[in-house]
Amino acid sequence: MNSPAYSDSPHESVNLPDKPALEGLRDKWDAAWSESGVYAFDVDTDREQVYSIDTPPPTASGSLHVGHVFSYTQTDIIARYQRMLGKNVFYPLGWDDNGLPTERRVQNYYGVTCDPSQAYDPEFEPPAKPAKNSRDFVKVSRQNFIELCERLSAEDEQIFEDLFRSTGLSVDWSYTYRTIDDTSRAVSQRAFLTDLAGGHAYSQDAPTMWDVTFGTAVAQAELEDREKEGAYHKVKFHPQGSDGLADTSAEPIIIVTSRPELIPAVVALVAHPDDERYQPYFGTTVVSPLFGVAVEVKAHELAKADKGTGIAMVCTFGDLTDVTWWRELDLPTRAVVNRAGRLSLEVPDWIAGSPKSDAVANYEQLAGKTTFTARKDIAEMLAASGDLVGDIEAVTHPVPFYEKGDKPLEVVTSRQWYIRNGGRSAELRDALIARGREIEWHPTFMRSRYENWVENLNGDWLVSRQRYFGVPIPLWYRLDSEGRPDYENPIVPESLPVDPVAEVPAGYSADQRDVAGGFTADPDVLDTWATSSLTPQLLGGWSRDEEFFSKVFPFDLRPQGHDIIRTWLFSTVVRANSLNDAAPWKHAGLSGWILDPDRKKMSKSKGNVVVPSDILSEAKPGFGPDAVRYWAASAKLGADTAYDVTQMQIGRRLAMKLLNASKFALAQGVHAGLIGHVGSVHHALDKALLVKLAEVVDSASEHMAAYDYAHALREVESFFWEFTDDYVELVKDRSYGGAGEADRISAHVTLATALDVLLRLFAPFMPFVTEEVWSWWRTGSVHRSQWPGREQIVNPDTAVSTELLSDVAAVLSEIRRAKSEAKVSQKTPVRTVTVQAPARIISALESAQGDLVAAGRVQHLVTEEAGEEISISGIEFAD
RNA sequence: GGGCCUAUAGCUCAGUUGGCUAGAGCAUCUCGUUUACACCGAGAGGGUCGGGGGUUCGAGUCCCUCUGGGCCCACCA
Repeated sequence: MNSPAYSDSPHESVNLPDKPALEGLRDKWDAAWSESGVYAFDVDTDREQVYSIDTPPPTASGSLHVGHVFSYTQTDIIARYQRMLGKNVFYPLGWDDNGLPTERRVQNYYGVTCDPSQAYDPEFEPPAKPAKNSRDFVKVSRQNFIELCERLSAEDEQIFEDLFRSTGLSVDWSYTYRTIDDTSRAVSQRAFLTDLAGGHAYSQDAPTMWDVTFGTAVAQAELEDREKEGAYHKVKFHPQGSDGLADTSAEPIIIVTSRPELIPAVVALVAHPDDERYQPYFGTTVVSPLFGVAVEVKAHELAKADKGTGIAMVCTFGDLTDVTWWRELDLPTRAVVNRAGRLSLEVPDWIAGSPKSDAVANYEQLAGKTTFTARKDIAEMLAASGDLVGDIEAVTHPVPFYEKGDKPLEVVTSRQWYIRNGGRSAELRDALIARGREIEWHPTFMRSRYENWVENLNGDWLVSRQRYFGVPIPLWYRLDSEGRPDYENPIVPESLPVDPVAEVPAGYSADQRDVAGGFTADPDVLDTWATSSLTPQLLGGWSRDEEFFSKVFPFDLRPQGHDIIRTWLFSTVVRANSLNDAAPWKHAGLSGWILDPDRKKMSKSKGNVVVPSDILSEAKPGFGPDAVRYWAASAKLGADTAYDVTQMQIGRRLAMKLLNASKFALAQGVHAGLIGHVGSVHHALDKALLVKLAEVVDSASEHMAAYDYAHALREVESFFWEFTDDYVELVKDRSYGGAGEADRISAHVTLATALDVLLRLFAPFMPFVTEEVWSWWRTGSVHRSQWPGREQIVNPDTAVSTELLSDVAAVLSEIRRAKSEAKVSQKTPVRTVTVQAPARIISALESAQGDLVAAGRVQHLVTEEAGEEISISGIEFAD
């Protein structure tokens, strides 16, 4: 097992620059790597050899900021480490251009707007000068819009790719996709149809959260609460008299509402079954103020006795609790708010039929108004009619919004498509939690966020959107003789992708569209997450190349931000569960956010975004890619991290030091032929260094394997500085040959071995500078070299303590301090000095005394057994 | 209101299953430069580990509690 001793000295080729520099390394090596294909995935492989990464597709229409560089670098470090372990790394990158940000950007850039009713024009060219006002935008077909999107995002994507390349991402750029391209749309539609066939997707006419600005239904995952001003109105509901009208002589029930404009939509009053105040009223009928509509007083567990007056007005629909009451108490539907967020113009039947004589007139005062205006108006009407009790109380309360919207959501009833996600099935919920437990989470506590979300779902995933741009729902519906669609038996397309609004189903002709006895297209598109949730299937060739898919799926790693666990991560698990009956990945790595120095999340809207191209520049005031990567690598997964240029300065210094220390070692005559000839390492100090290095390799390997690259980097870096500041200083004289040939070779083999191992340890973190140094004396790429192991560094029987290294360094440090305190140069010769230390240290020091006196320029060293620690005394400097 | 994370030097962070006098870098101060490195080197000062209580021979580490910071979710009567 012993490595052979090094005997002869064939000087292998070493080419050193006169003055090493960081400038130019980035472009030089990016070009070289492209040329040589070091990061190419080898398709001739099997699953065991592969390490596959389900990368997040960036939205190319946005602008890159340091957050991208930060999180993508962390993934790249893992990719590079796995590659050096010998894995065939599948590391592709796609682009997300299927969503509102892209839609808006394409509209404004070209001055067009998508109108699916327009015919496709293959010759279409956008206006040379886009219109300023969106009303003047040119209407184009969905296909034309998609083509413009692809055209614009191709330009954006090139900018992104260049930036990712200059960050040093080891992506195989030959595997890529866009979420709006033909393949992605086909996969998204096929997955939807597969889920439909498997019973995982269904449509339903039901109340949903609705954004009035965008005119679309939205899913639970897209909601966010915002604090808004509101007002509590106390309103009387009188019991119904024998004439059907309000019995104003009887004591009214008083409800509290912040949405009095929904009184026309009231369907019941609800109190808690145990609430003694309202128990006498349960089952009785009251009538609404102004409209005289009769509703029953009901009991339900969800009503809270301590909220308001303890009794709530149920409307169709004020909020999701109303939906629950409506469903569970089997209440009628009396919707008055339309999809534009206004009270419907037509007087509703139940008000038209009210026995109250002014009911219709009262409603007509509100018809067509927005909910905001109607709220103010009805408050005045209630006050005038005497149905308002006391003052209106201003409050601030959370109101649900679509995360991209700027008006509160309404609840409206509409037909929508859903994918089952456990929101309505405890069994599926448990299955999805079990999937989550098949995944290793980094950091582990992130799993609880996932489980927390799954456990609190309140409905299935609403995937249909009433938008124009996106992946169309690939279905048509048969129309019966009266033109009513048959939603239960949709017509499925024969080939994908399909745009059912533009194409005609098999067996029908175009003139049968939207006529009785013919067919109609589903007009909606899929939620962007319905496509994003398929990144493993998109990347892996699911349904197109099953053999390839089997080589990369389930993926080894999903890297992503922790803020989209509920959306991207969860939806991907849902799809892999239904489509592939598997967890989509083995590991989930959640990266943190970049915070600005004030610890706020960096975002474009706050204007605190740092442009990454500036800091990636190698010329000052930039830091270069290796330095920026060093900063990103110093943060562990999941840790929100302050944007910190001092970390980049340190990274730059480290990169520089790697160049200079390597140049120094190689300039001594150290060369590749010496590496690993540890049988020639006989000097105790050299052995101690290599033993320490082996320990660092063990520890770094362990941490890298556990996805704790930050910990590994700290240890490697710390050893490296010890190596340059102490070891290299100590062996300089011996390396020049000052102690004879055998000692010189021992030092050179140690230097060669340590340098080789250090370059490989640093390679995932600082790919440019390590490759540069590698090229001076080695062949091939450091990024295809093997991750180091201790067997290349020390013989198994080497029994040397690393203490010698630290003891010698401690003595050297004492001498340096004495020189510092005496305010003399470190090069000042020491005429004499006495070292006091315990006996075991004294005897150990003797084995490295030659190096010590050379490094300290000590002419006469006296040792003395004394004390428990190392100290020096009687130091005298030469003149 | 529920869940999760977090609090260590002026700053950014380490501190593995409890175990020597709590570490690193930056910043500050002092000294040093012709021979790998001024995009540099050597050295010094600086912390009652958020507060309180408990377990233990021993707590930055475990338990309880309070406080500050952050994230996710719920909350329209």
